[in-house]
Amino acid sequence: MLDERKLKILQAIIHNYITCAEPVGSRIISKKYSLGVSSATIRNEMADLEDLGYLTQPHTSAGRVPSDKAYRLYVNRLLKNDNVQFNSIEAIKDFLLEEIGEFDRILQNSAKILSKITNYTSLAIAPQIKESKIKHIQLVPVDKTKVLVVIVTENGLVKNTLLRIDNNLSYDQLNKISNFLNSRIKGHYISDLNKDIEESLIDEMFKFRKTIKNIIPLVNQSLDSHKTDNLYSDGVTKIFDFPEYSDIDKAKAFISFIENKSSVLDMLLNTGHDDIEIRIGKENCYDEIKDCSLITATYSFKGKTIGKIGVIGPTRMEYSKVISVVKSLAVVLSEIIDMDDYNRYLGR
Amino acid sequence: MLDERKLKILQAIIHNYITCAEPVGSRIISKKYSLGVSSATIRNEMADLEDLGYLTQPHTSAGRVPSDKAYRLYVNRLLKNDNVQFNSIEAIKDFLLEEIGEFDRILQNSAKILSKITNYTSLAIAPQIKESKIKHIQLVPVDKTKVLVVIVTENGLVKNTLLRIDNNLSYDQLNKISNFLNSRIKGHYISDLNKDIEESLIDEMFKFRKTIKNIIPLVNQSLDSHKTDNLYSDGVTKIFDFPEYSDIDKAKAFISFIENKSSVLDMLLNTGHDDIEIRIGKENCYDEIKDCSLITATYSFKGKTIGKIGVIGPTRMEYSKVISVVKSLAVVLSEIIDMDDYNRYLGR
DNA sequence: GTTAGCACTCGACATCGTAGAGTGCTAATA
DNA sequence: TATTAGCACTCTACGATGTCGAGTGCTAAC
Repeated sequence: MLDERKLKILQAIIHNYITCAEPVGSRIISKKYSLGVSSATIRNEMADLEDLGYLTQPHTSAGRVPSDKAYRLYVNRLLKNDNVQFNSIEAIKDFLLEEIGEFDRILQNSAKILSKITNYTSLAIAPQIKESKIKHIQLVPVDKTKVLVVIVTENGLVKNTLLRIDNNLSYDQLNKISNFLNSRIKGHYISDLNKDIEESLIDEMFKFRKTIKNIIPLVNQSLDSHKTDNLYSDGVTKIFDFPEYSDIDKAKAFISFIENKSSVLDMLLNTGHDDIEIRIGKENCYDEIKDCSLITATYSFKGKTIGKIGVIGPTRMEYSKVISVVKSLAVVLSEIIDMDDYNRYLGR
Repeated sequence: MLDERKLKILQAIIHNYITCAEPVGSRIISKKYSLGVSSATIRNEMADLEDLGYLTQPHTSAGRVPSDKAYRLYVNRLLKNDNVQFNSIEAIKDFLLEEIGEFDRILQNSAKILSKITNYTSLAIAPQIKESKIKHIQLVPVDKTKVLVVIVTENGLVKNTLLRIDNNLSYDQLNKISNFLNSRIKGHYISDLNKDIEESLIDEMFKFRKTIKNIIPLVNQSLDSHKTDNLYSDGVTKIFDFPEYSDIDKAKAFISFIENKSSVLDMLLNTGHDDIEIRIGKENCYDEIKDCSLITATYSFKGKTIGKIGVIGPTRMEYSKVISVVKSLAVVLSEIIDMDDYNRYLGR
């Protein structure tokens, strides 16, 4: 459908537009990219490319700008070659491992780095506790009516939620309950739990049955209502660096969108579970970012997808670089989360 | 130094400029505010006010704009009258109490509300753990080399930090250590702790002495390095609503400043410990916000200042409203944090 | 001391003309 | 037949010019 030459010209136009952010004319292409044809020929080809929907013209006497369709073609070709590999990734891995902290903090640092390297806004979703197997659960007394539930998962997440309980329980009593819960819950998902517990309640923990029965649903509920805590972003102000956002209203719309965590979360969760996923311009469901591209990659624990990182910026994006960085960083995150504790400690 | 009439005119100019954001001319004042004198007289007075440094002129044939000095005068008079009281504050208190959660979450909600009511960017600092008395400390096993330290303070803070420890301790052992630490630490500040512990180590907990000795400094260090976690802000994009920030570079500078948590934290901690503190324009030490005003109020636990909330916006700010809201909200936060648990539970 | 009146200043805005970039078409060329 | 040089045409960006109006400062009269 597109012959070799058209493809080359299109690629040149995209390349030029990505770097210069200005409509590209036939003269520029014939001068900067030695394609062996004159500007007139390129002009003709460009007219064809416009007819085919790959280029648009802001106005009659301006150069041409790649359309979403053009970027899509460009990206698909990039992905097919698949020689993406970000070089300094090992250094980043080491850097991430330096910080002692819960996985969420590592993720937060990842977002920071991602934005710093790419110069776009970065996003990251932390793993959902509910989709992780529990390693340890601990009740900590807070006051007469409140208990702090601390949950540690196998993949290194730490989360605490405050719950109201009716009866005033002592530290020792809470410890007993913690012990009991631990014996049942270790290695299971929170959601798997209810029936299992019911059965064993009668023997051992009868006097705490009311409390114990309440805890799991309350924890679930609390985790649900704080979902947006699982989203990190960094480098929102990078958007100001792009001429397409020198319009204050556009900048505002973008930043407001990113600030609205619940819609961003929605958006990210609605992308597929492929290794890498690219949404170009109108492929995004949200109007506010219909001239942005979103590049996401998933990271996983023991082969199971548990979270995502991504980059969002203008459709005129350095796809090649961003794809390689996002992909590599996701791999590194998977590696880190998969490391057994001892190796993680030694940073290898 | 300023006679009654000059004061009235100045007040009128400030009022008009705050609402309209446009340089104020003598005609407007004589028309909109019935001061009983003609525009010519006002003109003369305005020239005097300019000489005195209360007004500036963007250019010869424009109206006049209040200077920082004018706002300072205006605010001082406001504060003297001191009839500030925000009406719907009880409703807000109830709303805040609805959320079951750590104090940090209440604070986060406060920032949200503050920005919503005032239409400016809001800020809030959470209490420092180090300045709060410990109520409970709990070690939770994470993996072979890591322990999670959960700290609950008397004023309802919850914080956890992950530490590396050398030896692999069992759940029971950690519980023993937790018990021991609790017996020493309850009601004390973390920093008060080291010597006290040293002494009693020899008898009871000798075999864990190495671990225990390490924990407190590590906790301290970890708390220090995550100071910016104590800062919340909301409504950064509100800045776009003000014509003085229709210049994209100014908007960028502002948002970047707010995003840079450590300097914002510095700035807030550098304000005094008065009930309410107002920094107008160049009174702010940071260049980036030299045409912003910052209004902060402190909240306290049992009479001791433990945190701050505040609002930042253009110097042309609705001082009267903001002062009353910030002040009232700070009072409410103090009330909430001072409530004993039972009452907090009942929401009164 | 106050005010009406008027000349003056300066930015905002619209109009106009020009320069330059880029196009599409045509006719000549290989 | 595909390519290219040439040229007329289009449209924006930009600077120059002119006008309008808001606002001032000064002066003279009240």
